[in-house]
Amino acid sequence: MSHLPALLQQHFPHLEPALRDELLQKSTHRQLQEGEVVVRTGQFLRSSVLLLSGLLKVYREDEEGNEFLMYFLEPGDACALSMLCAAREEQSAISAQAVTPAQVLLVPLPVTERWLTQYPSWHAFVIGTYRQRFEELLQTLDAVAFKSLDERLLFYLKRHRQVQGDHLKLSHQQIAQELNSSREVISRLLKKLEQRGVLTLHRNFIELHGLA
Amino acid sequence: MSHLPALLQQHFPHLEPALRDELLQKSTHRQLQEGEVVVRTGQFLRSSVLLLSGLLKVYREDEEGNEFLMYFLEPGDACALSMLCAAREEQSAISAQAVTPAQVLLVPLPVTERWLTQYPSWHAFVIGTYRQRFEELLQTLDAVAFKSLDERLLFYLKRHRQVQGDHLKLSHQQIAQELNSSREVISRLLKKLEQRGVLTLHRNFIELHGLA
DNA sequence: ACGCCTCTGTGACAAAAGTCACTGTGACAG
DNA sequence: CTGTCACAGTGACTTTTGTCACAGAGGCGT
Repeated sequence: MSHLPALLQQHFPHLEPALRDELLQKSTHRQLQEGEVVVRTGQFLRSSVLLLSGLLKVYREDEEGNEFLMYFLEPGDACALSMLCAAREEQSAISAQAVTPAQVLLVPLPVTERWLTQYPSWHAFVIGTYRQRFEELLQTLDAVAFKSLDERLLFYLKRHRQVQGDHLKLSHQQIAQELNSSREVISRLLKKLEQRGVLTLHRNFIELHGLA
Repeated sequence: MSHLPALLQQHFPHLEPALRDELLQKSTHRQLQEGEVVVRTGQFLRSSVLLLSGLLKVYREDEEGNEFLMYFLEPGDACALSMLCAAREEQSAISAQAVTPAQVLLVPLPVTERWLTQYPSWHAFVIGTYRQRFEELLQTLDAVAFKSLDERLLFYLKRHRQVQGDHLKLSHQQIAQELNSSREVISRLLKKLEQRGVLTLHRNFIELHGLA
């Protein structure tokens, strides 16, 4: 993986060089296939997860297998939960799955702990990560609490567009799952949106047009 | 306020003595009346909030005045959001209101920033606070996303009991607001719970009995 | 070509939640 | 005592969402 240093520099420019060097030494690199699950609900975490390339989705699952999307992680992001849980070696409350092939660095918990005091840039990074995730979670919560399903669907599509562009490779079934609804309902709502000219439906993908 | 040091020692025993001393010097003390709003949506925060006595509720409001309860803060807690927002002097996304008369300490942002590197116990406290709030928020999210209103009502009552005991001074209207529902619906559900023997309804308060 | 499977569309119905309209009732001020 | 007001209860109805049943359409292996 000769290009790791380049990826690091590209996506984590705010980390001081010495830290980046140590990051390479102390962490393990892992290649994820599309659809692979990195963090699973109930799992014990012993590492922080840094994303180098690709796209991860972070979601919540309950006992009965219902799930819903919390947010996406892009290169340069880290999983806030993995840091928080890691901080006490507790069970994860969430799951993370690779949406595209992805590369992650796994940094053992004790190392990240030490970095907090040793590298100011690491400390700032961690705080920034918490903040960002907290806010995204609040947005999700807002949507679920205040909005009707059709608004939530729009919100969902916009989020996807932000990270994937106007050509979304999604089945109605997947969408229903991530919004914790049912396929038929999503089908109907999508149909309405198509009639309004917001998008075009195809088999297994959706083309977005005039989405505000 | 001669008993401030005692309150601090009682509720923040994990902070090292030197830090507690500095806390007393650098922060301002504020007495809150029941119902008073400490942090308002959209407000700029320049201090972290530490709770010494009383009870605060933290909730989210949207544009149309809908709201819902996120979690409670008890003595010894701090508002995670106030720390995160403060860290960048940004606008608050939430509101906090005193449920009972309460006392808080307001610590100016730059001071808390310095403490992070200066006092290990402060750093641990901040991390712990984030973690705890994140988890409570996740629970709230779970409830809203996966549960039906009657289950959420139970969850809501349990939360209240945790901090207020079995005698809840609440009108149906208030409950409806905090669950972002309507009074009539809450009335009906409460009635059902009363029939099941879980609680007894009175004017302006509710008495809990066999709540699991 | 054929069967098989997944994805999609749709009508009919059921359940949950919200809304409207109205009644009753306790508390309290004057 | 009485008028007023916030709180509480309830029936009837609407809207939203979920469920069931089924049909067509595309892709894919054999």
